[in-house]
Amino acid sequence: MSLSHALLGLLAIEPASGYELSKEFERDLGRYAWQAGHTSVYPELIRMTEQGLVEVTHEGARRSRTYAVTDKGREELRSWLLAPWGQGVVRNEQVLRLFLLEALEPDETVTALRDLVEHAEGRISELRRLREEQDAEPRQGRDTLGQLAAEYGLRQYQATHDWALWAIEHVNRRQGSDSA
Amino acid sequence: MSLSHALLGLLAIEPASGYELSKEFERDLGRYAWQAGHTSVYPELIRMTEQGLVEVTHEGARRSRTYAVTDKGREELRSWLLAPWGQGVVRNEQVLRLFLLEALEPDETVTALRDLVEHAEGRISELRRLREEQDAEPRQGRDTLGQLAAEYGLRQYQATHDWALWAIEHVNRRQGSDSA
DNA sequence: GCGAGACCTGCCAAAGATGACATGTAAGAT
DNA sequence: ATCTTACATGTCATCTTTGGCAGGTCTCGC
Repeated sequence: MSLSHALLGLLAIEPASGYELSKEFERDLGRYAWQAGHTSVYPELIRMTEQGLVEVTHEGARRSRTYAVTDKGREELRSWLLAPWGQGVVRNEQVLRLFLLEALEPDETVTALRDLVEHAEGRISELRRLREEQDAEPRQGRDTLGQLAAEYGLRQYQATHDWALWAIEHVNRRQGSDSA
Repeated sequence: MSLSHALLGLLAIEPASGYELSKEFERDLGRYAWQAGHTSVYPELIRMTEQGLVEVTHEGARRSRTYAVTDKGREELRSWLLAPWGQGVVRNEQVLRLFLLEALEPDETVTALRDLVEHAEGRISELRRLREEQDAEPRQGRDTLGQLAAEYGLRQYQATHDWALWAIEHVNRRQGSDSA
């Protein structure tokens, strides 16, 4: 399961409470990579503690527990990150929609593609801003995307954007030659 | 739920049996966009029939039932395809790994990135081949990715590939200046 | 004729995810 | 003092997904 790997990764960067981890999934991590509610996170942390992947290092105010990765957990994370690419389960609603877009009428396909262009532009300027903030004051820790991840997102959305423009042309050409 | 939308989309392109639909999820659709086993597909088709989204148009040999989209189903598909982008649940193991890659030691990060470069190269040549086949003999129907989807995949993997090369440089630079 | 393999559908237990509901604590504002 | 809000953790019913098991049908080659 990938939720445990997400938690291991976050805790490897910096120890945190279940509450803090849950918040992460509402930020960039959840927006771009992996979602999870607190009702999944807390039980999962308990399971992982039982398996010796993480441990409670501190109990603070309001019953809060700070977790940290154990050596075993760090090893598990390492082997997951170094495993061959392209193995896991693929379930991407965005890409599914692109696959099925051609089930629409050509003019509606174009409408959807134009919306996508706008959406991608929004994400691109969002990520550009983020990158500039990072360049200005490089931070440590988890409160912001890593530089690698931000750059990745930027390039993906740029590719999506350019593709959508190409696709609009493509559909228009096809439609034009049909009616010619 | 997106499984129903995937099925609606496939059936909108061409009516099919549960068996044929299941096979789709083992091909490009399942590789790139959405996975599902036959044990999900059959019950879902029954649910969708009850909801009036699809109907059985033909019963053939070996108890096979051919499904087709109803008007209601077509309308549901249409509104899903035209809905605003960036709404659905994000759960992408690939991207999650990229987010957490920096939890590794720099030299291991580079190892993982090099693997990713190779992986992306494999996918790119796969998709290029597919595109050439499509250009040679344009097909109808669902037995191959649409041209739009193939081009999309190609551009995404190209972006991933270029990013990974950039990221290797980035990590090396950072490591170099640390030890300088 | 017979066996292998593709075709075609299904059940069921277990695991995982979602959303409603519940509970209590500390800090800061008015 | 009181109230609101963020902090912090949890239960439970429901739904979805997965993987193992099961069973019958048609075709084709030998």
